[in-house]
Amino acid sequence: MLLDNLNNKQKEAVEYIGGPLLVFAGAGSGKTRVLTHKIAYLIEQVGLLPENILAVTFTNKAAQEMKARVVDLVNVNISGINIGTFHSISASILRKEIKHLGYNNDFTIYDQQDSKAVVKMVIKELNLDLKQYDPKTYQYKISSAKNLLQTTDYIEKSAVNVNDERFAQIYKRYQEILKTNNCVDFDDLIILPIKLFKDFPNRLEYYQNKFKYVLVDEYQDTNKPQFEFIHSVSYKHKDIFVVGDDDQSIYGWRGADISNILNFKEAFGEAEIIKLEQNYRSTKTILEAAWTVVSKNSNRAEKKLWTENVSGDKIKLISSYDERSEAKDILKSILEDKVDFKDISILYRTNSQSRPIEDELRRGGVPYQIIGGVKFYDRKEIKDILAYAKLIVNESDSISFNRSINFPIRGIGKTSIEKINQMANNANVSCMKIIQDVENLKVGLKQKKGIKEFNELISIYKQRSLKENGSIVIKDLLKDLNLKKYYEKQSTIEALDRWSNIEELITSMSEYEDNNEDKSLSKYLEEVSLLTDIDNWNSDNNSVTMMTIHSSKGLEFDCVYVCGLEDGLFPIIRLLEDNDFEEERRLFYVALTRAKVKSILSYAKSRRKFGGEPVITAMSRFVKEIPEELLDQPSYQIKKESRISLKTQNTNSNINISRGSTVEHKVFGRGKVLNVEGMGENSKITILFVNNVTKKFIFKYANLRIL
DNA sequence: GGCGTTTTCATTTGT
DNA sequence: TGAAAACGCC
Repeated sequence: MLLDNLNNKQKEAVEYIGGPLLVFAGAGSGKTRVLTHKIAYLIEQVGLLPENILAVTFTNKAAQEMKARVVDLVNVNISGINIGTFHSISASILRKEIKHLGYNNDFTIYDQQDSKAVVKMVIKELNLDLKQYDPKTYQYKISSAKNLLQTTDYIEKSAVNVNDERFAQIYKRYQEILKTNNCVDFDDLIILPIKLFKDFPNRLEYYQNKFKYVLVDEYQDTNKPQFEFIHSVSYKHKDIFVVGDDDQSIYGWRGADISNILNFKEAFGEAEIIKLEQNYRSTKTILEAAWTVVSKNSNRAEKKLWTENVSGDKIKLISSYDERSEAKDILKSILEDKVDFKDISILYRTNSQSRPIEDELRRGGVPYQIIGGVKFYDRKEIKDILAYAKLIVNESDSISFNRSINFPIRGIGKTSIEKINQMANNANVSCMKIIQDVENLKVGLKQKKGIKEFNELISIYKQRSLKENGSIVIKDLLKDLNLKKYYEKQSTIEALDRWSNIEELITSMSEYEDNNEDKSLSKYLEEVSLLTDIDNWNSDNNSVTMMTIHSSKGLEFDCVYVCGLEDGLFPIIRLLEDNDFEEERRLFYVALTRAKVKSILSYAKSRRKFGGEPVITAMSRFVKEIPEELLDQPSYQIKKESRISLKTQNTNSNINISRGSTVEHKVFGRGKVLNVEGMGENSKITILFVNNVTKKFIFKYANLRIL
């Protein structure tokens, strides 16, 4: 194996064996190269078997890529290697071990929506007011507690007031229901293995022996349970290698603990630390800008990236009138630059920013892909089908029961469902169990019939799923449910769209079966619940890639647009809360360092939230932190500047218009104002014209003459 | 009781 | 803008 194409530091990191090793790997410093070479080195030089290596990455895509690159480097079959995300590795451990913890091997995984539904159920069950006890807040509280490894008992004991006690009660009941439902949430996936290791030392020993060498990517984003997990399996042999960059720690809100990386030495003892500071990705200009910004943070390990790359272009700064024109300006810039679409990425702070940009790109004929936002598997129609699949695999799953019992409509409404749930909760059994005894349910005759049919349907498909491929079973189920007709009957574009999404789901199921050993429905569901949008990203398509900055971590593009750089949006500012600007700044650092050649920043001077009234915004403080000499304003912007100020001047004059005023419009002629919503130039005006046509305008665009 | 329609309300980031 | 709650009709 060749280590020749590694620099000295990288080589050192690969060859260091026998004890904990922390590598600070700055953006673009060849981190993945080190990781893959290290794994290859362990196999070829040290003689470790692939199955004795555990490598944890951030996304499934990164895992696949890493595996592929190791395959290229070594001459042995590495199919037994354990490469995956924390969640997927843990899920496969639990699939084998969870019976020790009192769950059944066919457990299913609850996503956020599902677990929110459980929280809501608990709050209702405890007779608490849903307005006062917001399910989302409590879901968040439960997740935070779990991320701090605080058990229900701990919360209960440490409660100091009624509120804490309530929370303990909710948390406890939530966990109980999950167990009854034979389900785990995302946090449980990591926490339950830790519990297993604690309560069953021989299981811990087994995994300590199995995972003889442990590698962790993106170590700065690990949270307490994740730390505990890798610490447990590795502290005996101490053969652990972690790579990370504290400057790129952007998941604090999810419990990621930056001190995991900053205190690595304390946690593992005698650790070797290597810093990779040569950057192979970006131009000098981009690196300089990124460094100036991130060095404003106080809580960071001192380091500075350098590069042999050229200085390159200045960073382009686009300022636009509002989010629409920001999108237009981005489109214009993309067309002007003549960079291949596939080498362009547009990054933003929040998913909702994608819409206007999407609209413009579509109009401009620029192909694009969006990562994130409403995920395919989160769509209502997909969740409806997956609920059936989950229920077939795991009949205890009451949330999936609730989703499917009246879809498509079987005449079993809210009241009946509530009754079933109540009985299930009282007896601490699943809803499916309750409906086995239909006759004793206090529901109407029509409802009983529907429930009976549903019960039979599930049990038939349960039987079939034990023998047949999931895709075939679900395909037949769809036929039984007559879903195609159901959507076609609605004959709206949306409904037809939904049906084609369902068809796509079936395709994905059979594709999965073609490519995987374990073809069970349960394994498919596990895979799907842990899939992120980025895992399906096709980087070969010649299209612009749009995503949040969070999703972009680890990726690189020739040309990167970072948009919506306004104070309040990026950095995001929540009123009445502690705002962690350091994390936001790191996020900006991540955004900047995605670019190899061109970096373009943009902001809008006003922005509408949820399509309402525009709010005046100010340029992000982060842009101001970039040295001015590294920034450049595009030429066409200067002309536009004057246009904007003109427009602003014109419309800032008092608008003397109200209900009942008579106005004249160039096209529609005279009319009477029926309604005025909002104030000033952005107010929406409803006008009834002389020809009896009613129209709604935004004042500043309507060009009205007030008579 | 069920079901379609209207109103409300809330939007960071994601495994 | 979009989902979930509230409302009101069958």
